[in-house]
Amino acid sequence: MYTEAVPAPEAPPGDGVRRAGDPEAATATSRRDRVYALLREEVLSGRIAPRVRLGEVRLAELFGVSRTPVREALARLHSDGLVERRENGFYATVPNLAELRDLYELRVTLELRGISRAMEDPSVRHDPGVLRAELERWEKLRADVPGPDPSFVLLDEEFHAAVSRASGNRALTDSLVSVNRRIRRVRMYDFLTADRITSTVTEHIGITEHLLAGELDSAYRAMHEHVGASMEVVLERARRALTQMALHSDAL
Amino acid sequence: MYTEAVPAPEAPPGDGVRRAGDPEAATATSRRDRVYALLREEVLSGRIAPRVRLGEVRLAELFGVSRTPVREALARLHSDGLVERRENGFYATVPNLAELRDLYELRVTLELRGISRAMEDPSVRHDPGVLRAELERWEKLRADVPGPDPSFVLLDEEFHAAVSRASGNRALTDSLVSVNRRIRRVRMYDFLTADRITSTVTEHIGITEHLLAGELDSAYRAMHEHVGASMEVVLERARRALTQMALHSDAL
DNA sequence: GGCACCGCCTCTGTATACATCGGTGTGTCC
DNA sequence: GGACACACCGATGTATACAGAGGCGGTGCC
Repeated sequence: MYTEAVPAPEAPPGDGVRRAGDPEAATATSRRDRVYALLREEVLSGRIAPRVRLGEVRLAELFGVSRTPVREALARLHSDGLVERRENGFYATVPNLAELRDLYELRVTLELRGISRAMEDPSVRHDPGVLRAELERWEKLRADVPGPDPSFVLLDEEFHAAVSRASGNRALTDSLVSVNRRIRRVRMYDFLTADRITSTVTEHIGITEHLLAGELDSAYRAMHEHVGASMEVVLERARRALTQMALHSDAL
Repeated sequence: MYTEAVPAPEAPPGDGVRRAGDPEAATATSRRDRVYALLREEVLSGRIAPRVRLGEVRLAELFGVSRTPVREALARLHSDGLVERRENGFYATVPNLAELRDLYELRVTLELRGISRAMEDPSVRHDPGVLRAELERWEKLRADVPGPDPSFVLLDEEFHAAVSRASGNRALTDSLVSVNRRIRRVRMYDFLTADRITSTVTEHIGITEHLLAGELDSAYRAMHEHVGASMEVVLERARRALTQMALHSDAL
């Protein structure tokens, strides 16, 4: 599925963008929204290398629409911080190591706040319905642990979004979701090994159980460790990837 | 035409949107960016009531451009969370009381993290240059305290952005700036009284001095109280405003 | 007199035409 | 042989033309 997603420095000779016909391509919505969704997936999944220029005409032909919806999609992605303007056009944004650290720290801040707000304000209660649904999902996964797969990051994002949502602050959750999207590309590397998958599943269950039991302190610590461990792995891999790139970079 | 578009509670009888020719209207950039900036100001300042429909053609005529730049500006504002899609078009987003509380909590979280990150990681040091510049600004203001003025909120936002920036996490700062923008419209009400202006000036100076002195604990507490006090005032005023509106709302 | 249906009119969604700007390549002149 | 200038090409920025949808009002029928 994501076979070439992990870039050698850049994309294969092809057009670098997946054709239409994929799952989320359901044309129920306007072309603007469809192009936005598709293009966002392309960028987030890493299928578009940051050195690939996102030319309007090319994308328009690729998606089979005119430039108008493409332009609006790019404008929105720009506001989302997922593409950036450089010299003459738009390019996929890929955080460097320092930015990655910053984003991860922001992520931790938001994740932990989702728990600590219930510690400070006793009237705040994590939504047990949401939590129980998550618990069920992850216990199923524990019974049948999936193999290493970068797309596991999507399940992971959903878990963290759900926990945040259960805490009841919509703005907090939206912000977290946005941040997690921006680091998805790199966070995918966190799930290339079986043991990382396994510990993720275990830790998710632990956090959820603590929250359901009202053991906020434990939940907080567990979440802290959980995200911290992830950060360690991801940053280390990113560091190595950058080194590799530096070594192999042909002239740039 | 849109005669009844501007609702009773606010805005002068005019068209509801300021004409071009204002400060930031300098046409150095593209029309897309100009329209985006102008429209954003209109929305953030509260000059556009949430019940005013942001029709493309009307805005295009108003700004003297075609619909194309307007559409892109709206798309960006939508991603920024500053306008929202309702029924048939875009409308200015105005947080309700619950959302406001959520946003304020997010703000507090981000503000405090800007300080606590230096407490946890001794290698993090608040940029003294930035802080000293702020200190100077605010000491000048203390020597000559301005009168009550909603636009004081802009100075306030700049201060908090600067403190966050001094802490060195760009993602954190960007997020904070975005959140503060979204609550600007309501936060303006925080600066309608002389004593709120005065205490704001005093507290800003206090926070900055603590940070410069490396008294992170005190700075943290001061910031906590400072933003907490602001929240109290703003939420209370918002509550009253909503009540007023409910009372005066003609049928709706 | 009221309700239902039909048609207009204006809105957004999309495509395309036009303008402008920057880059690149080539040709010529020094 | 090198450097500069001009022209072409393709890109984005902008405007406008066209299509479909939805609301509103008018009119006719019950």
